[in-house]
Amino acid sequence: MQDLDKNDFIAFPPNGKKVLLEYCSPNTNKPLHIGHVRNMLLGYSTTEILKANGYDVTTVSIYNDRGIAICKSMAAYIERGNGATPESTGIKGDHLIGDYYVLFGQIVTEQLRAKYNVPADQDVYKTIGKEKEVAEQETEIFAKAKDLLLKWEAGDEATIALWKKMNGWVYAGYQVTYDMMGVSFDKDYYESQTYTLGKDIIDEGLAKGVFYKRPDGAVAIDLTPDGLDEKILLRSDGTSIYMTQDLGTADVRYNEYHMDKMIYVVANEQDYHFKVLKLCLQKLGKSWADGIHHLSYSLVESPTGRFKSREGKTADADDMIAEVLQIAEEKTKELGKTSGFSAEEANALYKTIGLGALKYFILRVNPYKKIIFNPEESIDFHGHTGPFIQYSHARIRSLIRKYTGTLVSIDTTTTLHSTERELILQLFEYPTVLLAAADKYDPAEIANYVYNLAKLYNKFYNEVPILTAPTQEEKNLRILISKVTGDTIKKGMKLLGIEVPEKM
RNA sequence: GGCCGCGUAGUACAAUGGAUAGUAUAGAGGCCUCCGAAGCCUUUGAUUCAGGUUCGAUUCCUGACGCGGCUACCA
Repeated sequence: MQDLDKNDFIAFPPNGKKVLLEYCSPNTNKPLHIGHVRNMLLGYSTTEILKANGYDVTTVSIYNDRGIAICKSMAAYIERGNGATPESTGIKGDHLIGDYYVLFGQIVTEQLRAKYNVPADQDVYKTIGKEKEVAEQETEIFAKAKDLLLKWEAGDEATIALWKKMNGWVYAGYQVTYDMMGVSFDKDYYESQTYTLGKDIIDEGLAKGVFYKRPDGAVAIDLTPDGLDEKILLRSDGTSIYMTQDLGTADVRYNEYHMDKMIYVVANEQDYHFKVLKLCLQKLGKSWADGIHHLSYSLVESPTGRFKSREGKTADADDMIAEVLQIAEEKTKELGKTSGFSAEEANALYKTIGLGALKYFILRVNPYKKIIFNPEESIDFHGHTGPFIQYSHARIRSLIRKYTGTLVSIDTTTTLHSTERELILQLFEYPTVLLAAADKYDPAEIANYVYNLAKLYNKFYNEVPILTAPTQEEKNLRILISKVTGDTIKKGMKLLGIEVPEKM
């Protein structure tokens, strides 16, 4: 009991181990969507959890800023953009570029309709009997995109300038979303700078006999002994593919950071890719490859299945955030909770509560489980939610503000109320949970612990008088328990990237 | 076809080789002239199916079914 006020445990001491953690890593031809939200939350929270466990964590993101996708947006922009900018249109940069990516698809359809004389009420691809990916290559607009790609690769000045300008808009747009989500990266990588990496690794693999050159000239590795297939690592024309880049980038990062662990937060669609990546590096004799961990997570789906980008609104990160903030504002006003708040304070509170609801909703689920997100029903403020925990914290703070005595630990022999005892035991579990969360790379461990703690405290609060406790000793002890509970909720939620208000 | 993941109340999430499988929400009922009712209390309701291992399986194994993903010289 005397140890309770010494329970100021926040984190384990530094363990001298370095971690490189990559997350988010969007393609710059469209805005962030709900999948990036889960990615960012997992990446951010895992980082905080590892830091609290004593790791030295460096976060990185890699932007897939080149290739045919961005060239499609550029082609559509040249065709129909009329010099539009985020400033002239009032559209957030990443959305603007995304709009042109969508427009590209529309132009493809238009051109195919014209070419094959397909009436507007018929599905073009069905009518002509070709897959979209195949048919689009017949169009003029696609030829223009392809031409842009070649010009970009040749270093054509005008093309590079446009590419830089458009990507710049995208980054500015992303930054707004990052700030809202509270994430940042220690270092940014760009595919345009790393896509030629990996050739050295290929040579090394060939020299060591781990990789082999096929008759057609492509370099491959045979992973059938490991239960996988033959995997191409370099194209027959000698250019690199995704895997080549990732091998090269991993090697470069190791030489730069000498990290003990390299964590990739990437959706489970790429389980196979990362299995191959790790195996290749291990077979090359890179001992550090053992430290590679793919933090795989399942997709977020709508009630009717996978969110498709063309379904639009519901899958967009910015729209989703705006929506929860809106709901938080309505709900808070409805409850009349903001009397005495300035406009800024009230807005800050809506943001805290709205984001708390959204972040908690996603982080409370194990990463490997898919999440069904129903925009209409999923964001709740009662029960097993972020706002419930935030409310519990605010009520504790309110209680403590009312207490005028000093907080001293008492060598008490008072018999404890059963819930009181249970609560104290829960509080001492925090380090164990923190350890487990890092061990499993699972923020849900923290999320569920904090919820259970808040729930238990609320039970205690209802069952046991605190400020009105019969004796000074009991009052003192219960305030102390309340304070430690509030602090533990606060630090736990901080690991999830969720703020807890003093009042709400 | 092959491989990987998942399958727990109407819905959304927990948990465990063991004893009454927890919680939320939705439904029913109760608690503000005592510390904040975004709260608390009571109550209804679930381990996809079939085998196997085991004294004991919701958990481990095999198969079926369902959902999702991967199976590119795309990223």
